[in-house]
Amino acid sequence: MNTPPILRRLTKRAQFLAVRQGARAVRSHVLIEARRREEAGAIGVGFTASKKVGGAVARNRAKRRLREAARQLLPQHGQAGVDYVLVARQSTPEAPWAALLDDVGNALIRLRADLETGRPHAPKKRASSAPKTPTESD
RNA sequence: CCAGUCGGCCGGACGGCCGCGGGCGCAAGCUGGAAACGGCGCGUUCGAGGAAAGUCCGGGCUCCACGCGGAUACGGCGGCGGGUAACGCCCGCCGAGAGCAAUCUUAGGGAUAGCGCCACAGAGAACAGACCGCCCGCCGUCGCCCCUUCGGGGGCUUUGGCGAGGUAAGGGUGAAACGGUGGGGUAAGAGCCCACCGCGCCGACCGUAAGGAAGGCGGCACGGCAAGCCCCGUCGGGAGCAAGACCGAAUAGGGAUGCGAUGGCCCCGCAAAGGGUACGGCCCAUCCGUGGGAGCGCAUCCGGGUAGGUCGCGAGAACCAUGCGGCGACGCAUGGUCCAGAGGAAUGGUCGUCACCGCGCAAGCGGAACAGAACCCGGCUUACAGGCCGACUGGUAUU
RNA sequence: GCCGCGGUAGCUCAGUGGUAGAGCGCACCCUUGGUAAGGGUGAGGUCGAGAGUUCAAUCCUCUCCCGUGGCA
Repeated sequence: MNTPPILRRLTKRAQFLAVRQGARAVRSHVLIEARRREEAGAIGVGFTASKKVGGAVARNRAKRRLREAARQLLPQHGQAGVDYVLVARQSTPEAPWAALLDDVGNALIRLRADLETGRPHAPKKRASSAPKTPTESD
C-alpha cells in the first residue's frame, strides 16, 4: 500500500457499463460503484452525472467536486486493480464540502470491505460473467 | 426632487496553499525504446458567455447532384432609400395607430385579374333588403263643422282593412347595413339641395423614392378577409463537421498467384463400351474410362471495410486605440494585440481581505442571478441577482 | 452536435376558422334474490403556454415549454 497508486481514468462507455455490474454503495450525496478488473494494476476511476442532476453547469460542477474528492481520498481508500465509478446525485453540486468528503470516504471503505469479504460470491452474482457461466442458485 | 422614456456598459476584485486542460521550452533526474522520440517531472504562458442557450434566419467550409442560362413546381420574403459577404438583421425616412410629451408599436405590395368565405342574430350580408314605423290612394268607421233641391256632398279628426303605392329619416340585429352633423326642402322622406367634415378623382409644387401637398373637380360611387387559394415583384439546387479526408487491428468474408490433395457429387472436352444411322469412323454421351475446370486445404499478396486513431480545428467578414467621412447603421486610414480549443469533456477545493445586498444597536450571520464553447462567423429570440453611465419628456420648487 | 415528429376528457385517439367529439373508464338509476353482462341518465376540458392576424382561433402565423425518434 505504500507504493504510489496510479490513477487511471475510465473513458469508454463499455468500461462504465462493466463497473455497473459490481458492488455499489449509496450515500446521500454520492453513489459509488466498484468492480475488480481482470488484470491488476492501477486504480480506475470514472465520473458521471445524469441530466437529473441539473443543467450542464450543475453537472460539470458535480463532476469537479467528485473528481477533487477522489483525488484526495482514493489513494488511501481505493484498491489497486479495482475500477470505481462515482455517480453524482441531485445534492452533489450544493452539498457542504465536508459532508461530501465524508460520504465518499465512507462509501470507499465500505466497498473495500464488500469486495474483500464478499468477493467469492457477492460480486459474481451481479458480475457480467454470469451470462457465460451457468447461472448460480440465488 | 418626483414620475417616466430611450440608448450604452458591467456581470465581483486581489492574494495564500493544494489541484486541472492546451501551447512552448528543458541542463540534470526516473522510466519505455536499437534509435528517432515519448511518459513522469520542471519552467513558462494561455484557459468559457452576454447570452456559450434555443437552433429561428443568413453566410463561410465540406460532400453530393447538375453543361451554362432559363422555365415549371415548391418554399421564404414584401412601404421607400441605405448599410452589409449575406439576411427574414440593422440604420434613416414615409404611411397607419397609441401617448399630454419624450417616445413606442406596426408581416405595411395587389380585393376594378379571378375563385372562395363572411356563422349566429337580423326585414335585409355583397349584382343587398322592407319587419315595425312614416306618408299617399281606395273602402269603411267614432266625433265635430259647413253646404243642401233633404237624396246627399265637402272639410277636419279618431280608428280599421286593402294596395305587384311612395320612403329609407327613425326603431331593432350585427364585427360590418350603399357617408356624418346642422339647415333647407317634402305628402312623408331621401345628397333631393346647401354649409362644414369625411370619401373618390385630378393635381401646381416639394422629395432619389415611399410619399407629402396648395388648389380644383365629383353629390358619393367602389364592404372585409390575401398569417384562404391566388396575382405581382424578389430570393432560394440538396445535405450537413455525426460534413468530409486519411491511417487501420482482431474475426469473418471477397479477389489474385503458387503449391498440395483429389474418393464421390457439379461443369466442359475426348470417345472405348453402348446406342442411332441417311452407312460417311457420320451422329449421341446416362454409368464406367480419360484430360481439364470448379470445389477443398495451405502459403503469400491485394482491395473494401468494422473497432479504434489522425486530420478537419482556428490569424479571423478578429479585437483594441486614435483620426477622418456619414444624421445613422457603417466605412476608410494608421498603429497595436494574438485571444479557449477538450473528447466521460479542462476553471475545482479551502482560507483571508475588500466591495455589493438582507437581518441586527453591535460583534456577527446569511446571500450573491441566468447559465458551460464543441467547425467558425453575422443576426434574431428566450433566461437573468445586482449595479454604472449618458440623453430626453412631463410635473414641482428656486432663480 | 445536427435533423425530424408529436402535445385535445382519467386513458387511447377523431376533428374542423363560428357547436369541442367518439370508444374505454367513472358516478347514479333500471334489470337480478345478489353480481357480471345489458339498457338509460349524467359529470368530467386554460384543446401544452404566450403574443399576433381575423368580427371570431383548438384550427392560420410567430415565440417559448414539454415529450419522442433518427444520424458516426
